[in-house]
Amino acid sequence: MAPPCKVLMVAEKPSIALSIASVLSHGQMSTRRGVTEVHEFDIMFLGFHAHCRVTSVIGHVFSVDFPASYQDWTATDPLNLFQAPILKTESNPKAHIQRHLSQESRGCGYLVLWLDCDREGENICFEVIECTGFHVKEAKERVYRARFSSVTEKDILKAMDNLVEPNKDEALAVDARQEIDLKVGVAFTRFQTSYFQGKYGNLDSRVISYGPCQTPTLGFCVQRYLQITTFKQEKFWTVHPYIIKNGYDLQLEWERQMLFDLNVATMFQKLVMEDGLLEVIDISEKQESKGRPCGLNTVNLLKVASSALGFGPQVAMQLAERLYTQGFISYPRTESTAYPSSFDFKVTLNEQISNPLWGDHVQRLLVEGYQKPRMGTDAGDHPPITPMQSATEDMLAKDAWRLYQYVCQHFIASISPDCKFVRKKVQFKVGGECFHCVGQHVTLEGFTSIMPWLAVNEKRLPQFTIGEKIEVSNVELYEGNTEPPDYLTESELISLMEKNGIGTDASIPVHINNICERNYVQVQSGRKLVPTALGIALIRGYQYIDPDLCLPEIRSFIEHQITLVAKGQADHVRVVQHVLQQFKNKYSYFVKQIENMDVLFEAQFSTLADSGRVFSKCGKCLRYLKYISARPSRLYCGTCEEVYYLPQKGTIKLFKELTCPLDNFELLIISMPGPEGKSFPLCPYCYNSPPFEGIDTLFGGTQSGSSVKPGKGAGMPCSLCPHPTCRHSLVTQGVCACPECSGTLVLDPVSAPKWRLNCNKCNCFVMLPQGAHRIATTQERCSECDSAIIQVDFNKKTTPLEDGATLYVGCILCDELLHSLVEVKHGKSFFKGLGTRGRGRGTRRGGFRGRELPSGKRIDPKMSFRDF
DNA sequence: GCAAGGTC
Repeated sequence: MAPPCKVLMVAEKPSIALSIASVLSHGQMSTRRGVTEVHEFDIMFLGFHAHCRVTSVIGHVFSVDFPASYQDWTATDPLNLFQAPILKTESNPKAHIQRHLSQESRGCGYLVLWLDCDREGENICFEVIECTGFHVKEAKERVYRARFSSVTEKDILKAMDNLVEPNKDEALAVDARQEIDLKVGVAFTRFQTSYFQGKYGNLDSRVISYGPCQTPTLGFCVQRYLQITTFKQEKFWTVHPYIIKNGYDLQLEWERQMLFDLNVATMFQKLVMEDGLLEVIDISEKQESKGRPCGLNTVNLLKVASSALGFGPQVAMQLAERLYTQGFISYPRTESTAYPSSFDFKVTLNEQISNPLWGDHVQRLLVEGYQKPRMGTDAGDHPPITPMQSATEDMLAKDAWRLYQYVCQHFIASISPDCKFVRKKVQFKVGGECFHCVGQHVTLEGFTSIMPWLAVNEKRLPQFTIGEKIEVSNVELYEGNTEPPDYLTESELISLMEKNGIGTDASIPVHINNICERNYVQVQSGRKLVPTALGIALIRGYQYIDPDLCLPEIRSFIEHQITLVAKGQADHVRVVQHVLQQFKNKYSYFVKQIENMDVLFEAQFSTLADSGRVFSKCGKCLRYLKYISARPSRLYCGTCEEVYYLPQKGTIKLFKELTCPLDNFELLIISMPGPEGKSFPLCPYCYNSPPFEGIDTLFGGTQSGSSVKPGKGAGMPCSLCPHPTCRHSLVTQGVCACPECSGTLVLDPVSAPKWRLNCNKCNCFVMLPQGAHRIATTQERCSECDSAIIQVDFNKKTTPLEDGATLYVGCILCDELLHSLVEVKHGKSFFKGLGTRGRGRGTRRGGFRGRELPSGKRIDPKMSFRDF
């Protein structure tokens, strides 16, 4: 008999893979760990006996970016990005999802795609197909798409019986969106950032970003701010008659509400006073009801978390995710507010029956019957967020408990009766004017007893009869001021974003966080979003130059265009080209008009010339450079009008008054934070424009100590410099190969008295004899291993040498005395892995890079710290 | 150093 055929099934996340496998195997599966879990079992598939493997990706496998040649900000005109090629690279290379899929698909004859049923899911389908290699097999007969409307047994089995083809058009729509977002966002961001950071010293944001989601999000906040600042306060007047009836002291409301003219208002007040007798002209009673909430989805949870619990969206999601993984609530990322028909309310209610706060209410619901939940919308993803296991306050941290409590309250409320109340309105006439008062009487608290903050206020009225006349006790002429709106709350912003289709439930928190991190807005008390000078200048600038750039319609425009692709009504390539051409035009116009935004910056920020403090000498003009500490920290020469970027981590000091022999700039010392942080010298000029051709590739591209790469080959500190004679270069200060990486251990010039060598590439370092007066490299080489011979001037009191001698010269690897006095640090895997790490290390060890530059000779691979 | 979208 032929071996059973094998089927690979892939879900979007591990939790769904587990659900699907549990349903299809009836719980009879074996599970093994992998990059993501793999569940295996036998089933009937297309009428055959088959062995089934169910695993998952973790969201998108790939993301798009520009090729390396476009990564250099100074060498690439952002305008060229619009036509640049793009690459798909693994989103999280460390997760090895691609390898995982490729391995698991081996030997499988069929692929079933269980990705979420939205456009992104459809796109991930094709990412998975790519990784598994099914595209080269007869894809149509071998690759199937399972379309499920919820993760329930019923829907999973139904999807299994109705397998379809994956939808290429929908996937291409996502490709289109990715390319458009990348090109537009990156082009504008690079241009703005370079332009403004090249001019101003106190922008306090490392990057002046632009994006089709984040910018309209900021736009909402600034729009409200502008409404507030341009608000013109007006005085208004209103007439309030008072009556006393059956012990009630009532203030009546005027039908005209308010007037903006004092004379006219005073006239009405007089008319009322002169008449002095109110007549009841109408009494109406209406049954009103306040509806219970639908099921809870993510966006609504975030809104409540922000407005009622004071948690920002990101914090709220972190709390929710933890509650989910601990089994206290259901999956917290969902758009749906409709419960699936199979949802078991009794089981969920039963869990809450002994809760001290709402247990009684739950018990009543179970005994008297709970309400059918309101319709809500079913987005086809996960059910609404509901409590799972019961919890008590002492089981959870304070914030988690508050969020859990809300999820429970919301769930219970959603199947509790609506709140019912009677609204009574009594209308009066006096002096020809109409007034009224309103009473409310709650007949059924319903769900508001579990969500008391939504309760309807009880307002009682005395008995009135039509035609009844009542004496006016007093007529007040109230003077008020119109008030501007308040700053936008985070909760309002979330609503606006949702309404305008900006972001998704998962990305809304990210966009809000972005505009905070970029220092465009600040979250103030009550989670109000107050724009900063930077945020305001940006939006006002767009509004002046091209308002489209910050309007929410920019997102809907993109969405609309890619929907044409998704529906198969337009060609993917042509749509992308068309949209990019429009944005390219907008970009060119924006660049041409940037001075109109710049005037707003000029008014708020100080130019580089006026920023920073006098620091070190420029090698070109010999005047002082200014150190600008605002991120990105840099030096600025006012005379040459040049900017020199610096490493963004660590503190910076002058290195004595030493200068670089190549360009005459004064040298600086960068000290990394922390007790074990290393220090290294750099020349500001060389750091930004390495003097030796090919220096950036010489060291394998990764350089230590620099998190900023402003220009081509930038980020060269002295510890990477191949200068043959300078006292601070790699060549003269390098001692031997790093035991951990392909870097070189270089003497730290300011580490005395805790002398040390630092690797110029990784975090590894070596402690040298402590307390020595002086340690220096010499030009001598060890005859055995070719390390630099070092000279140690020991302290008289602590010298290990006989007869109190202090001077000693030797190789730290081969000389027994020195060897016994040094110690490798931060070599995490160094000691453990020695025996098994032989393969591949020899070649790296042989590459005593830097040291081989002047002499050009290869070095014996045994030279290293392996003998420690 | 850049976007927005998945998910952890």
